[in-house]
Amino acid sequence: MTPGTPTLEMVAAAAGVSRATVSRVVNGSPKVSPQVVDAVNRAIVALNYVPNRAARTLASRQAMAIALLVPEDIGRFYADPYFASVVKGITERLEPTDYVLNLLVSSSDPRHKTRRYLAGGSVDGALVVSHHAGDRDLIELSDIVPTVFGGDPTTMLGLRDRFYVDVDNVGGARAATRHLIRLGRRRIGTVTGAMDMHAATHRLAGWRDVMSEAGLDDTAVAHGDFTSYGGADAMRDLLARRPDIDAVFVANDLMARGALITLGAAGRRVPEDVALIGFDDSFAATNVSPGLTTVRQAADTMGWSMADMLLELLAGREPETRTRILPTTLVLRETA
Amino acid sequence: MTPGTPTLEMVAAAAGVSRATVSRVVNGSPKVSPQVVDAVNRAIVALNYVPNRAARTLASRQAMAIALLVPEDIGRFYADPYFASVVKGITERLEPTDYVLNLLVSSSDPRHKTRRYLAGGSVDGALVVSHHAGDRDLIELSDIVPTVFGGDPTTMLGLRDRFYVDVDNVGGARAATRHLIRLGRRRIGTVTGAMDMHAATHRLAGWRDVMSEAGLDDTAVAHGDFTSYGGADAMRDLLARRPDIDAVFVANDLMARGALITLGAAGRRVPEDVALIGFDDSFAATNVSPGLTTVRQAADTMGWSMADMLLELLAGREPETRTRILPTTLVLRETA
DNA sequence: ATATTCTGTGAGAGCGCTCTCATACCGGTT
DNA sequence: AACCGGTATGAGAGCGCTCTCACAGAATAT
Repeated sequence: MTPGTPTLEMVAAAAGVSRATVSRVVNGSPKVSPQVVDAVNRAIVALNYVPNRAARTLASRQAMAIALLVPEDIGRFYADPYFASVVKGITERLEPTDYVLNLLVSSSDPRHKTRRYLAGGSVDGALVVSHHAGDRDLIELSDIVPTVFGGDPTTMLGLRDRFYVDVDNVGGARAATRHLIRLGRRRIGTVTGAMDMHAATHRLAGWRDVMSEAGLDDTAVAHGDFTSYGGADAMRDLLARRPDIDAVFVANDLMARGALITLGAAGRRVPEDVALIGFDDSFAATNVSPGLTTVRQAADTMGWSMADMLLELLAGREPETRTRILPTTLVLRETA
Repeated sequence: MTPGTPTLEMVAAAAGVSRATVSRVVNGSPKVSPQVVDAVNRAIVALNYVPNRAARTLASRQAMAIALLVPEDIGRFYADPYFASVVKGITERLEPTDYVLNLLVSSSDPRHKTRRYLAGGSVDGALVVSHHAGDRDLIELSDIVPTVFGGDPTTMLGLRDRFYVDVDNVGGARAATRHLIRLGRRRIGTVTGAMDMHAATHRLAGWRDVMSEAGLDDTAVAHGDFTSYGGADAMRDLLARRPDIDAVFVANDLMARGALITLGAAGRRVPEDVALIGFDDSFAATNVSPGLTTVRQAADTMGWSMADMLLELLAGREPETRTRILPTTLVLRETA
């Protein structure tokens, strides 16, 4: 706000009306006579007036802003195309509204900055993506303003009665595993994600379900961390322990890519020797050869839905359900 | 700001001092007696007081926020690991400060929302990444608040005397091309990025420089758009026009990946038949086999420097230079 | 004609903070 | 004892907006 910026007051003077009337026009109140609306709008254009956000927020107690909380190592967050899509969905939902998005990548410190930000009335609500099991302070944070989680917060945070959007991780993992069995594979392993994240545990559970239902050995499990390198390492581990493995369900595409490299280095052909299925259908699944068979989740829809749900809450409407679960589909490419 | 939230006034009452004194303590003014500081801090803790941001902004005319302008198709922006790194660098620089980052992904509409946001005093400064030739309105926007560009805005926008951080695109391209020549290649083509972006033109210029200096044919040029698919298409085009090509400098890693797939499909071995060099050393260069030889630019440093420069401006200090150029290094892997 | 309801507009009191300026009080000079 | 400069504190005027309430004047009902 550089000095000289026009204010409501100045517009009012220019249009020959009161401040209140200009405010009404700016906010689209219906009870202003057409001529006055016209005069005011002319003055607004003439002065190039733009309402001051801080003043508005202060007076109306509405920030018209939403925080995106990323309780995650920032490098990892940005490296994963999945998150990119979620953010994309969020921005797309917010685009036609007056809300703006504030990025809060949480400090490793006890999130003082974040807490101050939320409690300071800078935002009306928050969106949480990528939460982990030790994120106890998220519990506190989610009490400060209306919050929608991306992914089930009950599993890892023990938070009940929260609003969240999730994908059908269990169902997706089941479908992938069933597909591998249908292909005739029997010695099927899995590479999990970071086990402090709900998506990892849910996907593992889906795999395990199907394996035991089919009467197959469900102990060929190696733990990864959702990164490509972690996937490569876990695959190596799995291969060492179960050299006769003939298929692997990997909990995300990034790790599947790492696994692919490990398998190649070990001289295993994919899918002839070992079939591989990833999860996400992110950018990491396409544009790589061989094309990765994977479980598609609509990450941008996830972001979109989260924002949509929060908008409902902020509008004072109670969403129909506190939970939205998005479907997954198996996308067949070359690796399985 | 739910009702019942403690205010400065309430803290003052609790501590038995005036509002002004509490304000001094909160803002770390040195001229408050130690006992009073203590009493006030106790009251702050007792009431769980957090200053209201809007009120602060209104009174001090400082938003303590920075806008990140992304004048780009949002999908493309997020799909490129390069941008992810830039954003990462920005958040890292901002982390220890009191500034927060506001994400403004520009609408396709004439950016009314963005303009209102900047002019509304919501932010103290702006960072622009990924600008294009046609972005005339950025010129206007960058006049509203102090702005630092990521990448030279003179080339595409004709903006002089702006603050910007860029990488040595020309130098990087030259190094890559020289390396190909050193390898004994002579029929060297290039796949450019989107020609409405400065990075694309600069990298092409670097390639062309070296080619003509070496007396080689510099007409094997195909235009891509910085996406993987675009790279694949451009490579196909190049191959059709110049079947005897023995090396390609591709203007970013994403396109190089696409080119790699095209080359594979055409039965060319990399690097035996065709050597390939990308640009960025992003996530798209590693974790793919064969490993991509590429020009490394420190994208996170770029983001960091942009934020750093803006912070200087906001502190009222004139940065030593209006321009910071970051170096590039050639990273040798398998494709060249 | 008078009473009643509407409808558009203005006055003015905040929202929670910052910051200038005035003031009370201190010890030290002369 | 009167004076001074220095320092910690308080009073109070905004910052630019929203929103309630009161109030003219027109429209409607009695």
